[in-house]
Amino acid sequence: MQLRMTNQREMILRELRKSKQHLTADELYEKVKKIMPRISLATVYRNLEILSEAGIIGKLEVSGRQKRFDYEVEEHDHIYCVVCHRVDNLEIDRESIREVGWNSDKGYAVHGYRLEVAGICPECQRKRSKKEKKQ
Amino acid sequence: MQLRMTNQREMILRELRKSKQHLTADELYEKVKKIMPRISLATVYRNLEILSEAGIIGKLEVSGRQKRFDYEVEEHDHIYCVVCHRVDNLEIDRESIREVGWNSDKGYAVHGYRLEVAGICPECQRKRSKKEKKQ
DNA sequence: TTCTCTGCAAATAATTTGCACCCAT
DNA sequence: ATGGGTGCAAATTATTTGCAGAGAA
Repeated sequence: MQLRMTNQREMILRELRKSKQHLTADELYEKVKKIMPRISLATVYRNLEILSEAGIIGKLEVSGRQKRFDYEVEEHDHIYCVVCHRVDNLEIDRESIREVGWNSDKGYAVHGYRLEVAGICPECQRKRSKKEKKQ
Repeated sequence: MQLRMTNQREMILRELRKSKQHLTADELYEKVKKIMPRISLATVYRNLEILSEAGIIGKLEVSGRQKRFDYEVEEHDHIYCVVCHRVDNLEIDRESIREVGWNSDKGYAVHGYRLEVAGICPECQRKRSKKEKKQ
């Protein structure tokens, strides 16, 4: 099965890269729809799946929430906001994490690992302190 | 709002603890249904949510998949099987991970972090090599 | 008695799939 | 022309919610 570069696929890829963010399928759908109004959400889902399968984009499955897709393919870790669910990249030395290591891998054949940091993003902190003043 | 210990709640808690596994709501539903055939799945969901809210059990949101609930409350990390989605505990020194640290937290107020290791569990490795022999 | 909890069914949210037509190669 | 891709609607999966009656405290 070889990939074809359709207009839809090209546009989805372009918008994701242009955004430099970690977008969900429907966020991306809203963006692309402005340019191709007749595109369907299913097409966005299908393409994101195919593109990440092909290693052209990354797929993020953070904290049991909606999937997000990543313009950046290289393996890296993330920090996310528990309030607004925004996701940012984490610059962390993955090597040193591996060195710290885990012993009891329970006989698993380890494929990879990832560190996920949770917190409140600057914007939500600001909103929150504003609300507290009001009280 | 104070909690009441109903039969349903007690049974859900007992079965989760008895299993010593990381079960999903419907896995637990199947177990409890054998004892209380009229229990509803919604009750299981509601109770798992309430119990984890109360800190009596743990909630796991691993890799964008179905939520799993944890008999063990203390904070710890997990390893999961990419084939069968089974989850096991990881004995790892969380302190040393934190020490390795991350620099660029992008202004987030950090709440916590977790390490998630992916791999293939012993059982699925066995099944897989059996399949390969057949070919 | 009071107020939380339950069962049931319906609603929601995110994602996937079947199908007939379309279009990139 | 061929087989992957698209739009649309319907199906699925996981989870949540409204409501009237049940049962812990």
